[in-house]
Amino acid sequence: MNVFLETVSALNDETRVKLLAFLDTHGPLCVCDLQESFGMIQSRLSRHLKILKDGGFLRVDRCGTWGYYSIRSPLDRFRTEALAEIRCLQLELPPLKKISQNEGCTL
Amino acid sequence: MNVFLETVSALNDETRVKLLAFLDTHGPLCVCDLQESFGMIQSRLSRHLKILKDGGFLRVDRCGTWGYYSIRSPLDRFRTEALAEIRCLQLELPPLKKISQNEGCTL
DNA sequence: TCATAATATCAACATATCTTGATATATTAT
DNA sequence: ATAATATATCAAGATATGTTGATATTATGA
Repeated sequence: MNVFLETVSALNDETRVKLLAFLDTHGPLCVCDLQESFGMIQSRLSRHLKILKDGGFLRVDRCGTWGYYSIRSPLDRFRTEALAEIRCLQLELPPLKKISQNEGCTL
Repeated sequence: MNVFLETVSALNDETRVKLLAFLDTHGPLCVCDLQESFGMIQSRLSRHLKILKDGGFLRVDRCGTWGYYSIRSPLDRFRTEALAEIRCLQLELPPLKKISQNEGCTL
């Protein structure tokens, strides 16, 4: 699949749009944190995060068994504009509930 | 469905991306022209054009039984950026083959 | 080494989207 | 009015995508 369609299809899901908005606000978070906040099972979140990463929106910083996902920077023009649109959406995001207790890593 | 997701899902199909690129270049065309150029059946093109119209990318100017589709102007920032991305794609577009012989309408 | 925790991946099912052929609607010409 | 043309819409099947529970992988600590 070409890059543009991969980018677009990464955006084409409500859960992924909400994940982008959430990570945009609450910075690097691991899957278990998102699991706690979104109340979704781990495999579901892991899959969506992979699609957002492959789509060029997210980066992952590994820290032992944890993987911290955050908005990739810099984004290109199209992805930046998409993120700007997402910021404007009235998304009903869950409250942040961090459970990861990682002293070793500073992200 | 919210506007952003409707916009994104309108872009999330190879045929529609090619239609946008084609109409961007070859200006107002009716379904039968596109049918001739793309070699696709009428109902398929009609459906995709409707999705692009509902997604805010296209306008239609009716002229008797003909409907002339063209890029809507002005587009907002996100749609403009999407179209810019599409212009950069190496799409294998068919050659233009106009069959509509409409003297009455000037578009 | 073994157990535990975090994450990734897989298979099966559910859901959504696309394609096609048939049909409906609308306009024009005879 | 009837026929022909352009387009839109629908139903059915094919394809793609999302969800879930189970399992695999990897890193850490006892």
